Parts: sequence; structure tokens; C-alpha cells
Amino acid sequence: MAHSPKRKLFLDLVRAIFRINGLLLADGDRMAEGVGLTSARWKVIGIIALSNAGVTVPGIARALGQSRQAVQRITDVMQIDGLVSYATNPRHKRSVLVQLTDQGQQVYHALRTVQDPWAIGLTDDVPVDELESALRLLQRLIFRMEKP
Amino acid sequence: MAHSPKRKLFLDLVRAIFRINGLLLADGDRMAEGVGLTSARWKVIGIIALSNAGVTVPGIARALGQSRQAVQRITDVMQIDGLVSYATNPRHKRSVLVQLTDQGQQVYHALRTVQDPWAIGLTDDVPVDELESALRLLQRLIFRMEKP
DNA sequence: GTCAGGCTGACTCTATGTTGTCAATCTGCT
DNA sequence: AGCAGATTGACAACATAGAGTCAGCCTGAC
Repeated sequence: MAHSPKRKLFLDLVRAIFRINGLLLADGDRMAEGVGLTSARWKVIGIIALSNAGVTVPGIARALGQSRQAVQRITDVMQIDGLVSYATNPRHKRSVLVQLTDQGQQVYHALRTVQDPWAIGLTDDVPVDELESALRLLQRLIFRMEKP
Repeated sequence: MAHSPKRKLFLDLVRAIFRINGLLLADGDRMAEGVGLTSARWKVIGIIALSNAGVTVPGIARALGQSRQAVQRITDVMQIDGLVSYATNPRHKRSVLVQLTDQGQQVYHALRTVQDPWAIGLTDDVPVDELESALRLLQRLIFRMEKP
């Protein structure tokens, strides 16, 4: 059984991914809490902030690898809360662009003041090349899982 | 800014973890579907099968890093479906042990016949040492996130 | 033995996310 | 221009997961 240890290794990796996913959501909730957000909005606002021109709801969903319905619900609530606004999309009549309002940008900036030290603190003693190789491995797995 | 690239690298890793978590759940649903399970029950049945003597519901929750309420709901449904049974715990009067029934073991076995080729296929051309180092990195991050 | 603190089961509420469906719109090909 | 297929918004049903609460049981220190 040449692949048996590899199989166990992979399943351990799967369990670790489930575990760290939960921990990341918990940390996201904790960080976002201070500025009145949740981890789901934390994920969404990060994608919106990355794109200057504004993105569509399905675009955010594709970036996160989630269903557009889930993202739509998040952005709808964030629009009610005044964090994002819907702007007409010159390239698509129905699909509006999601943009950060001034308040949304302030919230994102406040988020960064918590998120950056968090990211730095967690990777304090982790070499860059280890991060790189782990990221490459995950992206490789993602690619293989997305194809079929 | 010596740590700026590392910060971006880590955030990319976070995004990859969110992405692969969703893909793993989708694959888990797809594999578990054939034997009448869902990805949540797939995760739970794996933990139960790993322990011969039976585990408590909070024990499963700790192994998965989830709330015991979430696990309790899963095991309750699985008990109704006849996959698991609750046995009295000699070491704790109220906290019962969750065990696989014969049917549960059959389902787990059927699951393995799908899951093992899946695991092997995904890691086909991935060197063992890359899996090991990625797993170590994630476990290191998990350890740091669990402490506080 | 006793008792404080921790663990567990049961319940509720809320948030998140997937799937399915339908109509309206868009895109690319002819 | 016109049409087939893909994309999008809107809505609904369902599964999953966390947080909070309460009462009952258990454990360990004394």
C-alpha cells in the first residue's frame, strides 16, 4: 500500500482545513464585531474593497466560490446598513455594481487596523517560503477540485 | 514594510482555505449522496468510525472544533435513520456514547469505497513532503488560533 | 462528605449557505 | 437582425452552525 500513508495525510489535511475554516470564521467574527460586522460581511467587504471600479454580486460570489444567492443576501443587508450602494452597471442593465459607501470605506479602514496586526501576529515566526508552498498546494487542490 | 508581502500571502492563504472548505463540502455532499448522507454527517461519521469504543457528542464536537449543539443535531438525525446508536457511558451517567450500528458501519464502508479513490486521485501527483509541510503549517496556525 | 465549578442535554434564536425555480436580460453565433 | 444558451435577480425551502440559556449531573479540591 504505497498510497495509504498519503491517504491518511490528506484526510488529516482535510480535517485541518475544516478546523481552521471554523477558527478563521470565529476570528473574523471577533475582529468584525468591533465595527459592527460579521465574518460573512468581513469576507464580502474585503472583495469589494479590492476592486476599485465596483463588482457585481455574482462576481463577488465567484471570487469567494459561493452561491450568488448567499452573497446577495449579505449585500442587501449591508446596503440597508449603509455600507454599500448599488450603482447602475454600464455594461449590464440588470446586474448592478456593488460599491462601498463612505461609511463602508471607513468601516473597511477600521477593519484593517485590526486585521493587519492579526495577520502579522499569526504568521510571526512562519517563514515566507512555507506560506508560499502551502498556498501553492491548496491552490493546486482547488484547481483540481474545480475542474470536474 | 518587510511583512507586507507576508500579510498579503497570508490573506491569500485565508481566501484559499475558505474556497477549499466550500469545495470539500461540495465533494463531501457528492460522495455522501450516494449512501444517503450529507457532508455534515460525512464529517461526523468519520470521527465516530475512528474511535472503536464510542465517543460522546461533545467529544465529536471537540474533535471537529464545532459546537456540541451542531453535532448533537446531526447524531440525533443519524440515530433516527438507524446509523448510530446511543449506549450508556460507564464513565458518565448523562453523556451517552455514540456508536455506529451495523447499518452505520455498512454506510461507512460504502463511503470509504468512494472516499479513498477521491483522496488518492486528488493527491496523485502531489509529493508526500509537500502534504506534510502544508499540514504542519495549518496545524501550527490552528494551535496559535486556539490558544487565546 | 460536601460543595463550587465544570460538563452535558435540551431548547430557542439567529446567521449563513446551498439548491431549485422562474422570468428577464445579456452574449455570442449565424 | 434573430435566436439559443448563459447570466442575473428574486423568491422559497432546507441544512448547517454558533450563541445563549437553563437545569441536572459530574469531578475534584477541601
